[in-house]
Amino acid sequence: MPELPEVETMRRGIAAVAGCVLVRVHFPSRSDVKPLPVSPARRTFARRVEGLAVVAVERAGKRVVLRLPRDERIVFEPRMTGLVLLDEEAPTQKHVRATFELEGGTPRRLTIWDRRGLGTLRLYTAAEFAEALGPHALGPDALELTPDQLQERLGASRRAVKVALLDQRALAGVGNIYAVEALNASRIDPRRSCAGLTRREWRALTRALLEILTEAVRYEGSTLGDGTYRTALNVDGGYQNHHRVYAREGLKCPRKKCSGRIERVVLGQRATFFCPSCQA
DNA sequence: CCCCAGTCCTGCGGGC
DNA sequence: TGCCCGCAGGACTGGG
Repeated sequence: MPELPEVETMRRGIAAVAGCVLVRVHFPSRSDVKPLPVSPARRTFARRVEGLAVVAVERAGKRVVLRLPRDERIVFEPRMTGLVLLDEEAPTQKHVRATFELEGGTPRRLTIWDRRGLGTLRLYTAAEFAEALGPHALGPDALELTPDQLQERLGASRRAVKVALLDQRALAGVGNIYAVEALNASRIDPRRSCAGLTRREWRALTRALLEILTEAVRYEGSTLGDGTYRTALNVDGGYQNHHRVYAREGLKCPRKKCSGRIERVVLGQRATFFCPSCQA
């Protein structure tokens, strides 16, 4: 499930699209899969972007952003199973959702693939982008977050800290995997109320987020058992081999000198993993 | 403000 | 072997 490290890996993988002209956009449609939500509608989307050069490839939280002239933006939000591929064959033809033919650079084709089709593809004007993904909608990027910012934004909340970390208005980019990994690394019980965390714990949590997300970017993200997530060059990520608690229910806590076993609970309707022995 | 359930969607695995 | 059902969950919505 693409979170910050996976989406950042996608962004880097398609960085060479910057400078290319979007010559043609194609939305395959077939009767056996529902179309990916695209806004504005496909014909309008294609008419408005065809012929434009991509100014830059950026990321907004868990979304990949192609910046266009006049600060218009194409925003792809992969959600659960979305991918971008650069001059690579898609895992299945069936789930190819959009292709952009490119000219003026090395890459020739950008493909958007999504097995489950929960992702979205949007074209925003500068004003629409500011409204939908500006600072009031999206908190500071988790890679640039300071302890002060995190505590200021969540410190008064009575929500469970694990649930609060997923709030994209508070901080952008963290999802289920990296929230539970960071809480384990900072030895904080995910069920605890934000309001009960000490300044020291906010600092440890912020540092853990930064370290884990940075490391996960270095490994090009996490490819889970379903094998869905791949980089733009069609290879698996590697950080799944470094998960310490995520999806490891019943296994021994990896911390040295801790004899606890990892438990699974549901918080905010999401699977949450932690070691009850060393996360207090 | 916060919480919860439901929605979107497809593939997979368990149960029978 | 095959069918049904539940589950996975990021973001959003509507009701309490």
